[in-house]
Amino acid sequence: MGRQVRTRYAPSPTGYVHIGNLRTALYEYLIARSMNGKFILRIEDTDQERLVEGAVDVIYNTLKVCGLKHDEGPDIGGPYAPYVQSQRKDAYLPFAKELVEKGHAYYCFCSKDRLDKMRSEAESRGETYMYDRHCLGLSKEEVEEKLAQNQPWVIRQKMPREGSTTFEDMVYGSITIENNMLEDQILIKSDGLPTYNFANVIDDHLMEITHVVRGSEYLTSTPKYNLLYDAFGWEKPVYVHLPLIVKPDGSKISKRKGDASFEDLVAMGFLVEAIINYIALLGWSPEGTQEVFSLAELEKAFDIRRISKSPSSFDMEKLRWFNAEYIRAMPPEKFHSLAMPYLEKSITDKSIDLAKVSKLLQKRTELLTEIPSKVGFFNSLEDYDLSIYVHKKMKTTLEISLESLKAALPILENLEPWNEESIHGTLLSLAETMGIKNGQMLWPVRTALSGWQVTPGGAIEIADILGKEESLRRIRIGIERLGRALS
RNA sequence: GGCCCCAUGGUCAAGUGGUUAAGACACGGCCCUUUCAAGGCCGUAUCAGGGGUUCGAAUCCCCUUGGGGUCACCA
Repeated sequence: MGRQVRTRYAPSPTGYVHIGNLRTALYEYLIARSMNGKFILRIEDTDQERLVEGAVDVIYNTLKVCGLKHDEGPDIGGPYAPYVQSQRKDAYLPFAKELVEKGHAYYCFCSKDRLDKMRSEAESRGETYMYDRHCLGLSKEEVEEKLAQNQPWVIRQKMPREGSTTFEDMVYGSITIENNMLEDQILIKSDGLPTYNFANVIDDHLMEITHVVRGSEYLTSTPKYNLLYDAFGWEKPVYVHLPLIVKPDGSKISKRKGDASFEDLVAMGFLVEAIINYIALLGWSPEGTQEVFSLAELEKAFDIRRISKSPSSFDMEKLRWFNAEYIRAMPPEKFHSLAMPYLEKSITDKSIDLAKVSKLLQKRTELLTEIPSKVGFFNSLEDYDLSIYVHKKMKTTLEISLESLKAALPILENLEPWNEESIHGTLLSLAETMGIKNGQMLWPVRTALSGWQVTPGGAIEIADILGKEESLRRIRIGIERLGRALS
């Protein structure tokens, strides 16, 4: 020990950030920060067939908006540059050759056709396919000859046939795998680039990564990597395998099945802070009962020992709650600026004071994207069913509603100035002098003003925002319609 | 199928041999109240099953069941 902690986030550029990958990045960041270490970004793009244009920018942007600042990476450089595997491609082959020299790896000239055929044959017999080591027995001369003939080749790792390999994982404990389960995996592909299985070991060593943090799907292949470390005589990193995040039905989250990626969630109206907070708690729990954490607080509280082993399911409802928590907790001005784009689009009437609408909305908004559906009545009064004037708990009927509106109209016509306070005062004292409950006055007024059964804000706030003229107009419409219905 | 891992309410989960088995989301009720929210209070609901070990198991061991992962010139 004593080495400075170094973690790395090593995504392959696919064009979007999977929610599980983001959590891995978050934990890597938190482990580094909580242990006073460095957080490194490395791009794993050794699969040339899966390259996606602009995908690296998506990764930079995600880390940036999430506040997961890396200490070293392709964009900012660092002492172990370059940080893109395709730019390090020449570094891997010498290591593979070293392994061949030492007898831990060998050249293989088997064609893809041969391999595919053997695989499908094995499958048809219901057996698990494993490379048959056809090329293991090649003599040095034979290898030289084939190489000289420019025959396509790969380099495979030679696995021990007997015994077992055990390693310690910080979250899963001791894991043992029988060596005869390990295939002679390919280290260098025929295009000359390393596979992930090889590159991650070389790079993690070269970059002095101390803690390898990744999803639990790598658990069973970790012994292969340790065998590589041993073959080189290198110090092995600490392993931290993370439980999977699954869907409510228990299946794996996948972009191909239309499951939300990080950017999808943002587009749905979720705040980055809420997403981070929520996924931090999927698979990790703090010591106390605190649930709302800023990134800075997570950096202090995070502890590898409190990562859980069992997979957890992604619960959109809980995420919504976190989102609402963050919305409610923010300063009104901040909420207003976030709500503005949605308000401007949905409220076309320029005389409406959008700041006042925001004030009404803040405690009632879980997702920014649901704002438009809540404010349409401000634009114009649509036709509404008169039955909404009748409310059992408010003790209103069509008759009472008509009476209340008729009584309120002249008083409001003469009201100066027109603001929340003055409207509040007159309407409530009117209810009192009429000997009716507040609700019997306010429910009909709110109904007439909005034409909606449910609105953000009550009669007083809505009247204030609509303004005197429009409010009176809507009340007159209510009186007219109720009057006709009752005659 | 072989191998590996996992298993506390519907969900996230605390718990590490002795607890009335926390807390949160969701759900239900009540209060507050000008609708709806927000807020406050209360409530329903969990140790997968079976064997052991022990004076005593959610906690330790074994088996069963269930779920997941992995078996590529993907990462």
